Amino acid sequence: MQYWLVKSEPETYSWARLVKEGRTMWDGVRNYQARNNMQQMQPGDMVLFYHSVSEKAIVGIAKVDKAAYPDPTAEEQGKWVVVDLVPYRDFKDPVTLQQVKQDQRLQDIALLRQSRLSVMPLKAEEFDILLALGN
DNA sequence: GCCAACGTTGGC
DNA sequence: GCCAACGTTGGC
Repeated sequence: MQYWLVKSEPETYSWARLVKEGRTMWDGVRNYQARNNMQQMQPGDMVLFYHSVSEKAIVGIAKVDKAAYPDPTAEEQGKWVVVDLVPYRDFKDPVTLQQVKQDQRLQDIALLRQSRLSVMPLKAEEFDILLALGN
């Protein structure tokens, strides 16, 4: 089991919408590093859902439901991939970027180190810490 | 709205 | 292969 974090602007695709729809194909990723991360995802992996830009907080946990397959929305077929995500749990208390920055144990996570990466791995310890913060 | 960080493109 | 120009992301 691996742990991940994905980012989305809530105005583009929100956690609430994922909860409502019950499943989504995580498409549109056009960054090699993010794609490489998605290719490592396996069904059952936990995925923290971060709202960027307007909210800047982790708001819930999704699960990988289907491993990487070709992104049908890509112009260049076979170059990019999607995974299917399903909602798993809400964060009772969204964990803000501020909180992450202030936690000494979380200083190495990609969310801080590589602010533009939209799909990133998390260490199990980091996932546990964030889970505890989010209740 | 601005700008830093970063990725991509294209001329040389 | 280098690097300037440009585009995008995302925090502030």
